[in-house]
Amino acid sequence: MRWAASTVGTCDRASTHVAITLSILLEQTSMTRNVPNKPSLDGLEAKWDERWEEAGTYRFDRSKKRDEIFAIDTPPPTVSGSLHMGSVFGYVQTDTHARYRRMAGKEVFYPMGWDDNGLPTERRVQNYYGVSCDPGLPYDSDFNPPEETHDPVISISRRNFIELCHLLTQEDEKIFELLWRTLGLSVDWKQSYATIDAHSQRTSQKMFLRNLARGEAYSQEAPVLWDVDFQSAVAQAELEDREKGGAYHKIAFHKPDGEPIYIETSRPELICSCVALVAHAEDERYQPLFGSTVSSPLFGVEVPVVAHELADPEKGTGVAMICTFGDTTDVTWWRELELPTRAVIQHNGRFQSEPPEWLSKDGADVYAELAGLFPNQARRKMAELLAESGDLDGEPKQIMHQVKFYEKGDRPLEIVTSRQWYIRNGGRDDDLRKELLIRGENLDWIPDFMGIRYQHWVDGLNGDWLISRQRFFGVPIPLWYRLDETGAIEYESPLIPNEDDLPIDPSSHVPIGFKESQRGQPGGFAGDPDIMDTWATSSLTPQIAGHWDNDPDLWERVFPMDIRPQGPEIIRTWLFSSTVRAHFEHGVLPWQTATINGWILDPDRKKMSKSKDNVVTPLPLIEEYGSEAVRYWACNGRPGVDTALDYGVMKIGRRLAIKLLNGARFALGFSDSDVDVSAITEPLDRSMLAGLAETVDRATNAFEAYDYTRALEAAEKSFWAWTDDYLELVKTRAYGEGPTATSAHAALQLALSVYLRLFAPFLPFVTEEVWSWWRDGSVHRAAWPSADEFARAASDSRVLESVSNVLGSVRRAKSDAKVSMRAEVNRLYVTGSAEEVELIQQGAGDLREAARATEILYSDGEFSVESELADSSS
RNA sequence: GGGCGUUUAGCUCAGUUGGCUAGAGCACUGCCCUUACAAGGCAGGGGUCGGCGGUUCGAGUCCGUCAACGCCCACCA
Repeated sequence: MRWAASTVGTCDRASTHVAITLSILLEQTSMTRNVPNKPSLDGLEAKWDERWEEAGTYRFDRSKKRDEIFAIDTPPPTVSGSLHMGSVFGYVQTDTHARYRRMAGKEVFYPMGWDDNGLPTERRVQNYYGVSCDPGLPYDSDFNPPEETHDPVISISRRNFIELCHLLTQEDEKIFELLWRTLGLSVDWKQSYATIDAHSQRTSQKMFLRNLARGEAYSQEAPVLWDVDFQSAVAQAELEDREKGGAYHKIAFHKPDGEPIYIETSRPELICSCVALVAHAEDERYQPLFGSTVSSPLFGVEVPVVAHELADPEKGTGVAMICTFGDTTDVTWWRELELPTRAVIQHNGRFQSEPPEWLSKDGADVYAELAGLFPNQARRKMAELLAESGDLDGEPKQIMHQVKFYEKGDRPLEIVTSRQWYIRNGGRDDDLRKELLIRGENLDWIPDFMGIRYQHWVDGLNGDWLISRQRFFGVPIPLWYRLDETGAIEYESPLIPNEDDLPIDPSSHVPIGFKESQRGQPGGFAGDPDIMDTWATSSLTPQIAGHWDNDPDLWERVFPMDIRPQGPEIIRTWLFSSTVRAHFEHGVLPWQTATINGWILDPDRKKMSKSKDNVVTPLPLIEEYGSEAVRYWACNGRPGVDTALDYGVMKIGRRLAIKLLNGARFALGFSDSDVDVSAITEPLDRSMLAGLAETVDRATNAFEAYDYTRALEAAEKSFWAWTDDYLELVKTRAYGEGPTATSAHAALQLALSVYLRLFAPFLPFVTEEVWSWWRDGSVHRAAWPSADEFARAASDSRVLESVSNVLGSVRRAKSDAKVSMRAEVNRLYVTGSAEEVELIQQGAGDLREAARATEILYSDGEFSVESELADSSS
């Protein structure tokens, strides 16, 4: 930045005063100052949010080229989720990067999306209105949502249900947008999207079809983890282990000679699904039994005893029951040992009502006791029956064990067999797994240890990505299937829509070459009833926001993006799935850098979660402390570090913002016009600027390394020293006249301009407010300060440091003597090396005034300061 | 069972290649209504840097080990 003086006349009609102003920055003209007497933070959020929107301050200029653009792949918040401080934390941190890059000369592409499709919305709609979706019902065009939560629940059609989902998410989006605006996120609101909108659906379906065409997507009938409440398959990435009470039941199977062989199981209700017993091949206890059969208790089904390395001789009795399916190990055994399938649990989680065909007449009678029950009910029933028959050895042993849950579910997952769509992710393909691991290595992780989580996740994948969900509110799988002459679905060659026709809903659109009347008819077609998992769409946020499918010009300017900011818990889902999609379609990483924020902990350092009832909602906090304070707190959480909610930190942020107002009022209070930098001649002033230049370098380097906290720290530390020491030292001189006063005025103004810009990424409202007192345009479009800007006005930062040091000693002496800081000092004795004395003497005039010392006497020696107070006898 | 992170003052946290008597803010105590700021200023007290062991002239910092807390993962019979 070059220094230049320009002369601009502005006419103030009231006073006919013509101010000749000199601008510090070439691009920014100055105007008559409008410094309020009692500056306040109140109302700044609403005031500036409105003006920024009017002025288009954060509007993205798409005429810029890729290397002039900084593109952010903003996380679309789940609008149906609750608002909590975690929502604030990461977004504010990202906003500091956006604001820094914008000031540093980049055009920032900072869109906002809303993640509204999927289960969270459905569940919220069900609870909010008291409705449930029954796809069998016809659409009711006159249906109006109940005013209050309806009890009992009303069943409504799928289309009515989806309409309610749209209605409620739009309301939720407004609440989120209000929060983001109040917090001062510098997003371009013209670049927003929702994951359920037509554009997102088109992008999602188009990418799916591309994956299908290349063989990266496929469907398969297989056992899947199943949530019985939502009645949908769930993916590996959505699992959560929860500690749950259970009981080991020691149960006798019977060898051909009638002798018992004991197994231990926590799921005795699945004995009717047993297909084999399994033990380790080297377990001598069971070796004689391999190849023979044993019969199950109560049901008398003959099952083979087989060997497999996963059977652990140390666990239970060393021999386990294999059922189809009790857990994921059963699935492994079933697949690898090619065992039959004997499933009894239905998609609704209940035992099927008809006795299964592999049971004898007697077995069917036993089964009748279980028919229609849920597993936990059947478990108790089986325990009773086994106890009666004498096949239960002793009392069940109560245990706590980890059970797999859907992360949003309430009951343990079951395993059912069904046809689902998958996208390859390396879980069954080592070459692809390696390629994706390399993508992860090539991504810049902030902080870098987060990359290990990605690596572990990819290493631990045990299957492809299950993307189909048996739900309603989401992006439909864009396929139909032919029906053969008997009406059976031919899954192998789906009917595919044209890309140009997307988005489509196969339940209402008709495949090419068919008529609606052929729907569901033999020889006709059937639409795929499923929707895609929400991640299958949100894995495409770069493509959606960058308009990959319909705006190649924009796409070229923003992709691959610069940063993906997100939380650590969705590395396995959002980050990984985005990497997979970009890898397949574009052959690149979707972004250069991933910035991972930490967790929010409540003040007791417990993770905040809805179930713990310790969620703090942001808006009341913003009302109490102000946006700047809440932002300041968020910016004090270092990258990737778990951070406790701390109201003390917020108060400090608020104090900093108020200090900026007051410091600015002082700095701008001496003249109505800007003073040229060449007027800065006094050593103390030049020294202050030298120190400020160092601060600018520190903050800039920190931001370049994505360390907003360090940038804030540097600015803050420097600013408090500026107000506490420099302002006190320069005060008397600044109130005077002549060149030494003018030097102070110019230095104060320049420093203020720099501080406002250093703080702008963190405290956008108050910095903009102060900027508006004396500058045109927005501070958020002003140039990030560079030390070059004032290099010629700066000298040796040690002058101010040394003088401040002496002033500190004088203050200590006055404090010890319990006198006012304004108390006179007759003589101030400063001892120091020749060099120290020389530095102090450069600021001696200001020091004498600030210390109220009549004279300062210097001597050579170890540094010390003695103050001879005027009124003090001691 | 495996991995990652954290552990420094009563609280929240700095302490970047090992280097002067370990820092900040809050809280606490004392003083000061000083013409930017009393929703303020100035000053002060306060720490065996989680434990143990090691490397080194020197360790909050490096190595080993243990512990607590948080998170992630694991085939949970």
